Amino acid sequence: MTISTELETFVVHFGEMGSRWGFNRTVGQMLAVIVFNERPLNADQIAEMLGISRGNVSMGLKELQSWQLIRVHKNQGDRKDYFKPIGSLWDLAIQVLSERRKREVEPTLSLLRGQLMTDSNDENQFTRDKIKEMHDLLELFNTWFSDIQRMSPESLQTLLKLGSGVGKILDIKHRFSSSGSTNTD
Amino acid sequence: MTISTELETFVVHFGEMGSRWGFNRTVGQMLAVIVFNERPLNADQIAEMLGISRGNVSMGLKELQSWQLIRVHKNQGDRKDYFKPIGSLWDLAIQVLSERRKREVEPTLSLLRGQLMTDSNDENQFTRDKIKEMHDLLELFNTWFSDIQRMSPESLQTLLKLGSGVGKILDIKHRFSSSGSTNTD
DNA sequence: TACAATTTTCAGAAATTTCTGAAAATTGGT
DNA sequence: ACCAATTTTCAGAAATTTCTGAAAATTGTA
Repeated sequence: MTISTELETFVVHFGEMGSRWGFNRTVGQMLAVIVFNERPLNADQIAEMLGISRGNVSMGLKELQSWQLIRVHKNQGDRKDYFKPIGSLWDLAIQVLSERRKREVEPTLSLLRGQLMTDSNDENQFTRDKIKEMHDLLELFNTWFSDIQRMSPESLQTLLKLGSGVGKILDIKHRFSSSGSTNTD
Repeated sequence: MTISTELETFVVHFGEMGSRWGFNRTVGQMLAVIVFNERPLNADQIAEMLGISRGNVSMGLKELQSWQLIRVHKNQGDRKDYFKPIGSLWDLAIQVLSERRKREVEPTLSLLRGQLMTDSNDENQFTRDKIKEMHDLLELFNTWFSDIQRMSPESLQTLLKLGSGVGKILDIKHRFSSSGSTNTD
């Protein structure tokens, strides 16, 4: 099992990207070979394709599974585990975003909440205000995302294509219902 | 110039966050102290507050400036450079996203474009299709973001608060103009 | 131009992250 | 229960990233 030369450049690049998304280079490359191969791959194949140790592959697969990006696929009469993506590229993208929200935004939010709870006068008003501002911003993003995530891929895609066009639509909406059907706190 | 104990936990945490956004722990902490201080800070103050070397601060400030997150502020009769955020937390958030798009999404897109240009038969159809799919997905996100970025903070905030509510609005809109103003390829 | 204040640079040191590979654990079949 | 196939673990090694601090460069003033 070898990688085509052209795919190789891409896999390497994908690895760099992966490191921006919260996992390391090699794990990113592992995800790439799994996604860009029609058939599920086993650990030995991945190790060979990327030229890395078996142990490293095992750890990487664990990580990708904890991110819920890949799943095991069993082949009849073969004890080996084969791995394939949990879904389409779209599904994977949503999954990465969602997992990052859980792992990064949530902890920050709880910290900020805690910070705001203490009524100490240790820090000055400016800092407290900023912390509140930061909290509100993250909270806004957070609920927006978990909200948006529940939409069907089709609606979401329409929305993306519309871009800033939604602005105009919102105007139309205003003309019809100025009663607060959407909570503007 | 010292950090209040409560702020300290937060600055440390902010540092961790920073490392997820594309710069390292220390640079993240530097951004935090600059943002959460009412008055602009100079390099020595930052070095002292975070207990790091002067050289390190100099490099970090350079990086934050290259991200366009902070700017120099000159005090009358003082040769030192003081630093302050370019704008509100909202501005900073947009700026980080925008910079990451430029630094990460753009290069990936050009790579994918190049990949699709070559009409070699080196790789199989499945892989080519996936590359196309990935390209389209990134392109969609890319244009959406640069589009959305041009909206006023107020409209954007309204949009975020609306969440998946836009879905309903889109339905209303459909009832009025079913002519294809949004290309659904 | 000369000088002191300030900032930047960068080679080597330190810290952190990632990887290997052999041993241990697990799994499925008989 | 036993065995062979397969996967996981993890201590130490290797690779990478970050940091220091002293020297070099730059800047503003007189």
